[in-house]
Amino acid sequence: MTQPTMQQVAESAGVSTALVSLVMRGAPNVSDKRRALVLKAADELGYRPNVLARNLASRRTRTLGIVVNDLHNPFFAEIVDGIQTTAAANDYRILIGTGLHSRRGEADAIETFLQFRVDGLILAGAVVTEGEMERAAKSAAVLAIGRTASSLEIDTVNCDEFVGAHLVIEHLVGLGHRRISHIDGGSGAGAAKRRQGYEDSMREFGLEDHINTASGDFSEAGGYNAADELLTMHPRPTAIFAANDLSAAGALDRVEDAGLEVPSEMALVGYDNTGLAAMHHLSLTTINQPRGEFGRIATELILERLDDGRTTAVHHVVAPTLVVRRTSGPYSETSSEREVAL
Amino acid sequence: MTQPTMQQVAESAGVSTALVSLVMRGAPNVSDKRRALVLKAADELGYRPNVLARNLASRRTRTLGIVVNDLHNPFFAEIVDGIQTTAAANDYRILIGTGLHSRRGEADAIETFLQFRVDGLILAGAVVTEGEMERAAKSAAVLAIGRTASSLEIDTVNCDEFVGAHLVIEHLVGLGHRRISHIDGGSGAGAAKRRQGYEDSMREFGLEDHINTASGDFSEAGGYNAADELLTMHPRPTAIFAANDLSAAGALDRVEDAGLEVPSEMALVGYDNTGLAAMHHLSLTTINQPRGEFGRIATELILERLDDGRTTAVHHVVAPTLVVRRTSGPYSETSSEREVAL
DNA sequence: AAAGATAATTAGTGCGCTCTAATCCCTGGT
DNA sequence: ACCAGGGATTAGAGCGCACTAATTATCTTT
Repeated sequence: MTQPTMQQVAESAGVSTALVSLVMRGAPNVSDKRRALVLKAADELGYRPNVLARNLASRRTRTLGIVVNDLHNPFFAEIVDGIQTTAAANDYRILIGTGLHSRRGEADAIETFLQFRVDGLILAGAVVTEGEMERAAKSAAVLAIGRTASSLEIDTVNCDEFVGAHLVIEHLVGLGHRRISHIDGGSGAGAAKRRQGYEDSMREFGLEDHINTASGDFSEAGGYNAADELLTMHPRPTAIFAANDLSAAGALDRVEDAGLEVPSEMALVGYDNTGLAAMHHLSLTTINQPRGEFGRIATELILERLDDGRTTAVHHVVAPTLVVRRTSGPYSETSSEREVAL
Repeated sequence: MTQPTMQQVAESAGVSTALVSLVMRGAPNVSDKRRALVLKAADELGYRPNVLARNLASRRTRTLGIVVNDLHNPFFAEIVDGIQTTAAANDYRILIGTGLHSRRGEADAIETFLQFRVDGLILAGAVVTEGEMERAAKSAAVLAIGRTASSLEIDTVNCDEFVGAHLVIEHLVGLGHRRISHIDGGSGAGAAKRRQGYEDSMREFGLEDHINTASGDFSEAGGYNAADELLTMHPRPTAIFAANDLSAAGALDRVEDAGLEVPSEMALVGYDNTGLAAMHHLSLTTINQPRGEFGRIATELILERLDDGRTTAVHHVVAPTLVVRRTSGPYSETSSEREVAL
């Protein structure tokens, strides 16, 4: 298990350890002859640079730590993809950590990364306090995805939830709908903004009288129950805008249980464009957030701090887009007339 | 950005660096007075141990590297949960890496971990060659989940796919089904074994004449197309066993498109018990693999090598269980009689 | 109260590497 | 043939910590 060191490579190649170091780092001023010599020796010995020692000495790790709120949410997987691709292109490596869904666990994950002396830290959907983030920012470049930060040391990347909600309402209004209800996401990430965006947009289209929100919690069951509540209204809404895809799926279940046709008798729009929404079986109209972009932009921003020495905070906001699928369609006069069994 | 070192803590507390080191490691023979003194100084300075230096000196990182095949697959998230919980209980930390779906990327992720000198490496669904794994095993304890390995240096944890397939067939036969077709997973992980298990079990129940497989690829579209093919048979099968949940969902789509009632006219069983299957909307009967258990067992096994000095390989096989939901039901005489539009 | 035993503390070395400054060697101009 | 100039190479000093062996403080025992 004991690994060969630079020293051994140097001896084997008949050069100094300093030269081996230069070769390993791809330094320019090394003769081709020696370079080949060293590389050959390293290869034969199965030499592998010791990052720990390397970075102890250089005080840089060229490593980014990614703290992911929830590994179960494919949402984050795509963000990580974007980060990884961009990081690799810039010769950085990434390490991923997660906090087992707790604020405490997340803080531990951050601590682990800081102990490993990562150069940068990207927090994707993190729930730690801003104080924690600022503390971390003393030791590494910190960027948060999906939340705001007021510190000068912390960059952020966010999606414009207002625009997203507006796209939904605009779409539904364009289809002729007026009684558009919302199933919100409770205290979940972005839920408040989506709800606000819903209300603002309704007013913008002169539909303030039809603003109506049932409370959900981003879960399937929450969506089901919320839809249940909405169906008892007289007249009932002709369209439902759910705060995320999962609750939209739950709502869809309830609506279909009631015997209503989707979208002719009830239009339904979700949010996030998860794999769920794309499934043929559901085919949910929803809002897409450019997740890979999140990762790419986040990485570029953090590298600006690391490599270009930027010291001011940047808050990047990207625009979401509407993805129209089969659960949204034109309003028909009779759609809310028919009595159904509840 | 420059961080306090042990030296500074020692000076501030008026003790030697060696004492600080002992306190930081929680060594026993330190007086309470000094311990408190050091802890206080460390806290005030915001001291954070440098893992790089620590492990350069001790040649241990107490860190496990987890290489995950596909971050998008929630399957792995639960494995990671199990690993993390068990690791934390044993005072190990974990780092996660992924290979961007390529064999090359995976090898890179392994290399990164080895350069960071992780003590152990857990490969979850890895697709790297066994040669790569053996190479890694020279530098760290290696364990593979979901694949076999012949090297003495590599432990494995697997689910018994034969048992899983058998549970499905037993369940369907118990419901009275005889014409049970299979949608396979092509070259995906475990696909071959599930197919073999299907065939073996069918023979066991004397149904060798009804063995019939349509080829899929673990995708929704693959399942849809495979079901399309199965529906053209005369007489058509009364039950379909899909090699994973996603293709089962695709198949379900096709079956419903054809106007068949599920489960009364066509039973459908998936595999993996993903979140998809649990959705109310789908409610798919499927095979559950104890994913958290995978992680727990894997971690325990690797810690045996690390802390107890085990040097022989252990291959652990765990049993899957059947989860009955709404897509499977009793065979009815007339179920395959009705002509449907294809 | 002295001596021996035990507990607490520290000096000092080395882990494997990077980096600065110094040295070496080769080239070309005169 | 000599020296300047510049590219190639190396010696040597840390980076922040753990660990062994040695030292000092504290406690027993008689």
